Amino acid sequence: MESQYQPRAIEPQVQKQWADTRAFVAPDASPKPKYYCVSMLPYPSGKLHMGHVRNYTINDALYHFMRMKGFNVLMPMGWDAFGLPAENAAMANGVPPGQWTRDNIAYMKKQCQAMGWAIDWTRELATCSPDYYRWNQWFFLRLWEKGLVYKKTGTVNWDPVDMTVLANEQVIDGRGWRTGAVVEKREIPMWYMRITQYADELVDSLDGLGWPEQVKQMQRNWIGRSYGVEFTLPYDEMTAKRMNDGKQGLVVFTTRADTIMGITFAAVAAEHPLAAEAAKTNPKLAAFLEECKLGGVQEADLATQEKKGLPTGLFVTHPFTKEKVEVWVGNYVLMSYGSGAVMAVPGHDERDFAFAKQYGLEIKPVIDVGGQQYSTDAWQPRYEQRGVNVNSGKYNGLSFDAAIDAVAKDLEALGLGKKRVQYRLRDWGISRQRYWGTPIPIVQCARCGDVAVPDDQLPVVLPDNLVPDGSGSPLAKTPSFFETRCPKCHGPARRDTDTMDTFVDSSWYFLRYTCPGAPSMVDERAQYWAPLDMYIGGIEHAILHLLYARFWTKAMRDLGLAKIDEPFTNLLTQGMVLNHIFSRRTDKGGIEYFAPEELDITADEEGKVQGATARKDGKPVSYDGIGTMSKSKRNGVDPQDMIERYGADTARFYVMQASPPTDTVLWSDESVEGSFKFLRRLWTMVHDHVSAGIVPRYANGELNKELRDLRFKLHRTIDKVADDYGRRMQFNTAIAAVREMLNLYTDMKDRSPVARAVAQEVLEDAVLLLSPIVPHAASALWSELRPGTALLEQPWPAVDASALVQDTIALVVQVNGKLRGHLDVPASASREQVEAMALADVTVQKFLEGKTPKKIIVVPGRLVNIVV
RNA sequence: GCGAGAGUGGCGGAAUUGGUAGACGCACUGGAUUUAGGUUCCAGCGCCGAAAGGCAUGUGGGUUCGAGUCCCUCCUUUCGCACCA
Repeated sequence: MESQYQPRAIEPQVQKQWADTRAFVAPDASPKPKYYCVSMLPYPSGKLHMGHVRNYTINDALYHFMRMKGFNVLMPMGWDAFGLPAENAAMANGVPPGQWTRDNIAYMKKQCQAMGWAIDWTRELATCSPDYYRWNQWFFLRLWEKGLVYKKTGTVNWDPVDMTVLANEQVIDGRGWRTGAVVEKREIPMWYMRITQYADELVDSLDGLGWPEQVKQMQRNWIGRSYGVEFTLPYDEMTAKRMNDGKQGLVVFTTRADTIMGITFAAVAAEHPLAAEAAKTNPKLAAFLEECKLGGVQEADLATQEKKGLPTGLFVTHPFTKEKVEVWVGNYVLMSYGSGAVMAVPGHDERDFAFAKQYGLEIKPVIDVGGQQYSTDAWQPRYEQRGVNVNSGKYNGLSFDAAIDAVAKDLEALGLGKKRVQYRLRDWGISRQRYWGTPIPIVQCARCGDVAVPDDQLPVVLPDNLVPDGSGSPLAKTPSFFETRCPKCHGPARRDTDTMDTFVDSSWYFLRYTCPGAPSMVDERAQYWAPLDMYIGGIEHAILHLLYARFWTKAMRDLGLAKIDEPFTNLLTQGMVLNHIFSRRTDKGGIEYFAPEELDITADEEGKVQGATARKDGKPVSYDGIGTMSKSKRNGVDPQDMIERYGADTARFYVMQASPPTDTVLWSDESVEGSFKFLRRLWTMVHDHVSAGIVPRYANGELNKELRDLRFKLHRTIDKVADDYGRRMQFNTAIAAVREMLNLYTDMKDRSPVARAVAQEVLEDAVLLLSPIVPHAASALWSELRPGTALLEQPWPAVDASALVQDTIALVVQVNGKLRGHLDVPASASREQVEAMALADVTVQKFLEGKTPKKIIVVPGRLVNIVV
């Protein structure tokens, strides 16, 4: 056996052995129970980053653990290969996105292999391959047939200089990131998927999932199912004439119909038809509507902007009092939620209150606010609480539920409204005016309208050799792509040049892994592996990706393609890996990010970053704080250096011992060395033992206390590590437990034959316990401890119950809740005996100061607390 | 702005069900080994205090025999907000 730990020699050798034996190729049938664990597929941005290392190492550790526990385990891998960065790289370097993407995949695949992850590469897929995205197109058409896909207009960010649609990420403070031009909102036709049709099921089936509670809560809130009343505020005579829209009035939805008597005005979004009508005769309002068009469409921006509004001069009438209520345009009303119009009750809604104060509108309290005086001077949170109606005519004295019931009944009698369920969730707009994505399989014919591309003409292949120039999609400028004939009338027609949102690609790839090469979307192999037993990925995907994938799976089920209701039985949301972010405004008003290694960074005495200068020009760069490692912000850390200096096992060990997987971590490369030292120490321990000759592991025989304690610790540790890996998924504490146990082992003085047998047992089991995290080193060490056997064939070590039997238990003694002493009591001691022993303790006596105990609390196996 | 998290030594973190706060490491300090650097080994390491002991888990309050853990307040910070993936 080598006396030195040499990962660079061991790792390629072990990896070759795995490849030669096809060790990680999972059969599609087995007498063993299946365990399907998947990590969210990476975007091939160029290199792996630490987030990937964390993600796939967690998955890999679970793979090995479950395999040792007797499961048929599958861990696949693929590439989320469509998307914006490839187009940006193409523009920057003049290389077509296809070439750039394939090169990145090749490089990153090598890195994955160097990390030694137990990936079944026979199932690898890339979403930019026609074999994959043809099924996006095929399924899109099936959904269209079922009415689950439809077309309507949607609002996008428009850069008036580049004449192109911008992604939200490309809008910085309301301006285009390349041009610095003020962005405008623009309405364009887009395809939508009817996810709202599944809203109820998407909420209700969350309950049965093994997901973190906060993720389920986020999804519930996102879907935002609320029960309320939808009703019409009838137009007054003049407004009815002006609107002439076939409707009788302004439709609004409220969850607080109990406050209906407090309506003092109504508000509509700037994009609402009523606002447009009013603007025709009101230049000031028209100018305001133009102003509202400026800026991007991001909700965070809309919600934080200053609340502004203007009266429209149009009126509706209160459904009960028939009083005239003026309609205002408010920039805080969202066209995309509900009907784009709200009743305003400033007395009991904080936003309406602020708006009313700003514009001097009436505030009319109609709910008793806890018996206290209502003051319109300043908003109080209690104004929003449910209570008993006052100042509300016939509804006075009713409380929340009764008031809503009464109001809904009266509205219904008038034919103006009724109770309704409302969702915050909106349908999923999937059209993107971009090049690098799945072409939408629709032909636009002047005569026949939108016509589906027939199935036998799928896939509509995306040309992969175009280079975009930043001014719109190159597909729309490539006649050889868009010129076609109508499948129906065979006249000249034009293909839809939009592509699909990349969330489409990631909504079902985990099912395609199971059946590579299938001549259909999925086949019976998917029924064997689905659903996923564990899905692992970043917390940033808690809502959108996970919700879309759940919807897609349910749609596949309803089309007979899947037999599951939910794709992800269990979910592990890994925390983000963070790093410092540095940027600078460009001359044009755009933004340029800098990688930390390109900068000289200054810090204060506490080590807090203050600022930085760029090495390339010596000019200052601003510090933007801490944030997720990302390609676009250029603050990622490449694990390659670590792999080359210390080996993959050290990198794996380091990320797993650093923190629990669900925590965010701020990157620091200072303690990597310690991980390497530990592996070297482990190697030396095994080497020292093996050089003296291996022996059969301890089976039976008399042991002294030192050896009994060591075996006790070992078998406790086996239990704990299994619990940490399998249930808690907290790998840092598993590693700490093994280190503790090995610290006890290295303190062992005994060198007798029976001690050597115990040493053999300890080392074998320690190697097995660590093998999910450091499989290369563990493989090499195992073949030294058990020549002729392979680590991958070993089951999880068994716990010897007899090693866990203890004669005495250590208890803590407290006086008035403060720690005052320790006590060793026989395991069989009764409560009374324990109390007596505690009272007899010398230090305890001292703190009792002769007083009589009022109460003695005994927590079996833990502590005694004496209260005086 | 709204939704969901997080905050414990110089640093990463542990404390799993309300029961010994700081496990296990990193860094640091002292010592041994070494020609030297590195390695390895031993010891120390929350704060105050000579000690006894006291104080301490972002802030301020509360519940409890007992609170890092539960409740309320405020502060800081991360993630998401529908076209980054």
